[in-house]
Formats: sequence, structure tokens, C-alpha cells
Amino acid sequence: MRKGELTHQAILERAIQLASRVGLQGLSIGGLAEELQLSKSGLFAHFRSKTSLQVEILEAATALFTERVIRPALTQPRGEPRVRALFENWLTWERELVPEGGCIFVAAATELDDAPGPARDRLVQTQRDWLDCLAQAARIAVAEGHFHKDVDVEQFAHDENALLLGFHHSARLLKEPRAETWARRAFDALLRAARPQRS
Amino acid sequence: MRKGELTHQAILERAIQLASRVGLQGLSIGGLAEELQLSKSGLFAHFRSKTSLQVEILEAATALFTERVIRPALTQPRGEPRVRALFENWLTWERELVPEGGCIFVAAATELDDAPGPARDRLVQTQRDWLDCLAQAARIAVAEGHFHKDVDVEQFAHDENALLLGFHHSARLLKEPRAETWARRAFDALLRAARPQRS
DNA sequence: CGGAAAAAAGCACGGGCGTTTAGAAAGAGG
DNA sequence: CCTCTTTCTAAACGCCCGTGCTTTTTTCCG
Repeated sequence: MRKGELTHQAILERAIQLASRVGLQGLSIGGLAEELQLSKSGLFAHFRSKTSLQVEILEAATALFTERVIRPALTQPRGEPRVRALFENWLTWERELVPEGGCIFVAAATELDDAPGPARDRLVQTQRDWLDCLAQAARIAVAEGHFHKDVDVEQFAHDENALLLGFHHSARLLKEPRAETWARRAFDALLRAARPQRS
Repeated sequence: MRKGELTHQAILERAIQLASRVGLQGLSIGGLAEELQLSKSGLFAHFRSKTSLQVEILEAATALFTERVIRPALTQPRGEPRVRALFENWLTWERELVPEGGCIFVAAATELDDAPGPARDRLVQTQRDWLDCLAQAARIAVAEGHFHKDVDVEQFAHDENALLLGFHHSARLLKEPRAETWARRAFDALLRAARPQRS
């Protein structure tokens, strides 16, 4: 009754790490079980199939992401500070996961983009929510007068997200030391362009 | 002597398509053989291992990329037109591969970023070359006076590449119809910021 | 056209996969 | 403490994987 839920959670926690390294498809139940010193069938019993394991991994990762990236940003003042905080928190999220495989959503995005099914659906929803979140923060910044009135907030969200993807690419694949600098500079330019007055 | 090289090439051609859908790891020799109506061992004989197949796929894809994206851009006038052409050609490259799995390099990038080995090494080199190519085009634009003198061309290349990744993400995962519009608008903003005179 | 060389096929291997089933160990509640 | 339920294990399944080995078919060239 309680022990079960506990290991269930522990499995997911470890699975997130492993999946961000080897991918949601690359993750094997046997391998995950070994890492946790659990029997393969014992682990499997917690999830009725690999697909639902993948979905649960994405859901657990989404919860973690909300907790670590989005929620802390909401404590920041409305407007540009909050927009900045979202960006910085994501950078931290990615950086902290560097010893592991980096942001699991980025890894899953290219892996699942041609693989229809529940896992893909879940991921799409998460990504849509994230973009909406970024757009909403920008919208508030417009309302607060921090951004120019006719800033296209969806475009802004898209551009910001592209920078995050670019950072992941530079940092993880190319191991480029300047990746973080580049990402931050590009984001500063984005902010500058969005502000009302021409300097 | 000649027939061999011919099928070898045909295999790689098809493998590029398949790999951009299912990934370099996800690609199975049996599956590829079936698509080509070839025996598994017959296909395998062309490559001594799956790893070297993956490397050859990346090399063939790089050659194709150079042919389709880079070379045509070199016929454009030096400076901003060529910079634009590189961006547009990449968009076309990605768009034409949409019925297939989209740009194979983007797919491979997140798949291999935690998988050391020859395939990863080859991909990293290709990506570095691509970024250098973008930076070089920007450098020429600076020399031609199309871009401001103190534009950081490496930063520019990074930003441009991030937009391409963002486009892939929006178009392939989210199936966002506005993806191309967003990418182009963002790139226009990038160009605008790089031009010498303040409007 | 015939024979050497190349290319492709057939077959089998060891192994890991996801999944099922049956049973042992552990936990919880009266 | 005993029993019922939950949690975990052990073993096995059918399948497909990458990879060798052997044989057949095809291609090339004198």
C-alpha cells in the first residue's frame, strides 16, 4: 500500500536520468532494473507496458520541471524579471543535468517526432504548455510596459525556445565552452529588441 | 567492382531516409534490408559493422547536405545574399525531408550527444564545419559592409543555427503551421540587428 | 564463352528485448 | 501472531538484433 508507491517513485526518478542519457526508446527495462538492483519483472509489474512507463517518465519529468523551472520563476516580479527568471531557471535545469544526459524533453523531442503514440502525445502537450508559459510571461511583460505593445509574444516564446535548443546542442553535442555565453547574449538581444524605447 | 559500389550507394541513400525517421541507433540492419529487398547478410557485407554503417550514413548525408545546401549558396553574391541563401536552403532541405524524418543531423545530434564513438565524432565534425560555414558567410558580409563591423560572427552563426533547431522542433514535433513564418521572422530580426545603420 | 572474382543469399549463433506466469518474500491489520 | 494482500523474484516465451560462416548466384574480363 505504501511501499509500492515508494519504489514506483524511485524507479521513475532514476528512469528520468537514464532516459535523458539513452533516450526513451533506448532505455531498457532490464538495464533500468539492474541500476536499481531490482528484478526485471518486479520493475515491470509497476507499469503494465514499456509505453506506459515512457508516459509516466514524461509525466514525472514534467512535474519535476514545473517544480524546478516554472514555480520558482513565479516568485519573481511580473514582467521582464519573470521572463528572465524562466530563461535562467531553464539554463540551470539543463546545466544541473549535464552530468546526466541534459534536458530529457529535448532528447525526447527528436526521438519521438516521428513516433506516433501516447508518449509522443504527452510530450507534445508538455512542450505546448511550456511555450504557452513563455508566451504568457511575455504577455505580462507587455502589459507591465516592460515590452513594447506590439511584441508578438508567441514569436518571442518561439525564439526563446530556439535559444534553449541551441544551447543544448552547443553544450551537449559540441561541448562548446562558450555555449552559455552565447545563449545569454542572444537572449539579451531578444530582450533588447522587445523593450519599448529605442536606445 | 562496379555493381557493388552501386548498391552500396543505393543502400546509403535509403538508409539516410530511414535513419532520419528512426534514428541512427533505431535503424536496424534487418529492417533496412527489407526495405531494399535485400538479404540481411548481403547488406551487412557492405559494411563491416553497424557502427561503420552509421558513420558512412553520416558521411553520405554530409555530402548530400553540401551539395544541396552549401554549394548552391556559393553561387549567390558574397555578403548578405549568401547568408540568406544558406538559411533558405536549409529550410528547403528540412522541408523536403518532412515526409521523411526531417534533417538527419538534428535527429542524430540529440541521439549521439551521450554516445561516444566514431559516429558521434563524425557528427560533431560535420556540425562544426556547418557552424564555421555560417560564420564565414557572416564574416564575408561584414567585409562587404553588409553587416556592422563589430558583429560577432560566431555568435551570429550560433543564433542562426538555434533558429534552425527551433524550426525543426516546431515543425516536426509540434506540427506548428506557423513554424516557417516564425523562423523567417526571427532570422530577419537577426539580419536587421546585424546591419550597420540604425534605421 | 568460360573461369576467376565479386556480390548476394541462407542459415545459425548467442544475446537482449518486452512480456507473461507462478510462486516466494515482505508488509499490514485485526 | 496469523492471515490476507501487496510487492518482488525466477524462469521462460517468442522475437529480433548484430554478426559470422558457407553456399549460391551474379558480374566481370581475357
